[in-house]
Amino acid sequence: MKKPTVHDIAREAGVSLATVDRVLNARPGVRQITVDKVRAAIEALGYIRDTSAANLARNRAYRFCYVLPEGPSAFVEALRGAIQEADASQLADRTTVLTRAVPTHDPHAIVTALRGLSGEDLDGVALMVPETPQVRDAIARLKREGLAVVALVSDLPNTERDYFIGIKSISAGRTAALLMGRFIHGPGQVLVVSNSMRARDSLERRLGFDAVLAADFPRLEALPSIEAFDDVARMAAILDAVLAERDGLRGIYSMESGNAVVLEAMRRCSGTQRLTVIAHELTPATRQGLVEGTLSAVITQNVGHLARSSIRILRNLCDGAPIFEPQERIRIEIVLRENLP
Amino acid sequence: MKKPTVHDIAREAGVSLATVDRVLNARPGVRQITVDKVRAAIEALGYIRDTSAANLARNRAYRFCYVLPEGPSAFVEALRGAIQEADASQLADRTTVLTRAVPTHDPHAIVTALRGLSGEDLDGVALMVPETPQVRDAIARLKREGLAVVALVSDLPNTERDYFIGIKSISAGRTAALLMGRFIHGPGQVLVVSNSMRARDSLERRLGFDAVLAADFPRLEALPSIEAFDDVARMAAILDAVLAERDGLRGIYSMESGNAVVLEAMRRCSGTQRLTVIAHELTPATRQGLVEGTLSAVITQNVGHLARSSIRILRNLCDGAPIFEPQERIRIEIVLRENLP
DNA sequence: CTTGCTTTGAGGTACGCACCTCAAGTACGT
DNA sequence: ACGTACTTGAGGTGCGTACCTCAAAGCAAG
Repeated sequence: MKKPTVHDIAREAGVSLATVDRVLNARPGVRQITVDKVRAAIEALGYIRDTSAANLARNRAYRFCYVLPEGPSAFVEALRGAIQEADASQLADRTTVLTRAVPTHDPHAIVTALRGLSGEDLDGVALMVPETPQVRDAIARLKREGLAVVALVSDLPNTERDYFIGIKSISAGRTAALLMGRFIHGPGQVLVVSNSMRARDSLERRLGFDAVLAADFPRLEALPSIEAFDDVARMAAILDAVLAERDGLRGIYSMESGNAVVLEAMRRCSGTQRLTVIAHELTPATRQGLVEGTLSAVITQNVGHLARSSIRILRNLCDGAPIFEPQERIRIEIVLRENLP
Repeated sequence: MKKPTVHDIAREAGVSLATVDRVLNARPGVRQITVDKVRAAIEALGYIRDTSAANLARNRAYRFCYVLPEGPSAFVEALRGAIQEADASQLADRTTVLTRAVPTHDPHAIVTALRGLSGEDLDGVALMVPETPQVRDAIARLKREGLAVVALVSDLPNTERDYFIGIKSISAGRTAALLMGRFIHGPGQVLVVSNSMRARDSLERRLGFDAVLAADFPRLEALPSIEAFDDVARMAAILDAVLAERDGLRGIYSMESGNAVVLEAMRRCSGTQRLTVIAHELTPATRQGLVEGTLSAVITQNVGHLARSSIRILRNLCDGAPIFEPQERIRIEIVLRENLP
């Protein structure tokens, strides 16, 4: 009734422990007939490899590197904190993670950073970087060196990455539009504040947002994006102007990096309390916005979940173990004042 | 630079391995001075016990029992499935879980079931049962026998349970009201469909719902609860009547067990598409409701998270290990058509 | 038959820890 | 100072697996 061990397999298959071991770890020097015998015994007994014992024996240590955007972003900072927290928790037994910060706007610097990673001293890499041809090549090289590579937050669909951990940007945008449409009563315009930091994600969100708004809420008109390009002062000026001359403005959809600026502009300008504002990513700023009522809703993904998921997935990829999907699916969370975590 | 082991502690403290072991496992027969020396060494070296190796050596097997309500409930069924799924995953190494179904309406039967659990063949228990004096006593006995006891989904605040895994019902109700108020344009009435299955939870949700509706949306009036008492036919009849003579009815707040009945009644009755309906718990029925537009939103908790969290927490409680809170906090999820998982 | 190759067995050590025994040590009260 | 506790050390075994060595066996071709 108890769990079968390698010894049981050996006995059942009529071979020695060494042979079972060779089969289990795909080492050479075993005839196909013998391999099949062992496989059959494993099947028959329902043997499951004891991962913790295996890791103990192997004195395995997973070494992962996270490549994250540098510069001031509340979201990235929260993510970095979550990764460190997960690293410190028991979840990350036999695991060491280091993080590298790269300037997102500088493809050359990113590639230089990726070049610094090697299979020599790493088992896996998690990347939150924009996709460029150079990044594609760098990932191909990492894969050739046998590293596990996952895309984090922002997908790298045309690369050899093993996995993507994050939410679908289009769905996030669609969700925002649905909320916006249902929150706003009557016709009017919606301002979309974008950011250039993760261009493809912004684009996809906008796509999803526009699609739902057009299909389900034709009474609302989505205005052209205000692009921040991380220039805070310029963005504040534009926002002030738009808010001041607002006639039919009813809502603002703020995509991440401009959140704080939007909130400040609203506090500066009177009569904005009737605006429906939806922002991305739960940070101290957006949290406060929800509490004080400036923000109607926040669409977010759980950074803790991202961090833990990525560690588990990287580990399983290294072991060639299957990934337990339902646990790893990152959800598009809607946060209102009343369900703030 | 590598992780310190018991040997390092022994050397650092100037004692033998046996003594370190005695201290680590709180075995008797060590002078306080020596205990302090060992503790200091542990502190100094930053020793962290290798849980998997410890469990391996101890040949530890956790045996947990889940006590869940019997009878047809899509939510409970999903939860039971999630528990079995979690049990089968690698997450539940060295863990066996069994589930018991008890009739929720029969306190006597519940207590009989609880009496059948003993520290002899179990290490922990997860309970999703209503709180009664008899249940309190039964939990006290389980605690005396050294079992870990957690409340699942529905809290047992006045008992000796070690932990509660679930969401705050009041906040869930408040969230529902906030959504309802923002979704409905103009004045009107909101119907609340309750269920008697988990009385305290229903009450608390209602409390939260009414509080937010009164404070933030005085234009909306919450009608007295329709109580189902699990009598489907009777409930359908009442609903049909209310929907037919609706004058100012603008929304329905459905608390779980009546979800399917509410959805069917709406399909029967024409002109209900303008109603804002918010339900609890994501099930096949509510999922379909969202897709087809009958439902505006679903407030739910992730059953997979509940299942995995409870296993981790029970395990840590058995080991006396700290619980990694951010991972275990169950979130109040808002699900719309566009962010269906 | 020999030679050279591949396949298999037997056995050991190690990983980090739990838990046991036995002997020797120390502290305490009388 | 003595007996009677209580403390401590040394060492062993086992958990389930990885990985290594060495020898033996099997096999095929020459």
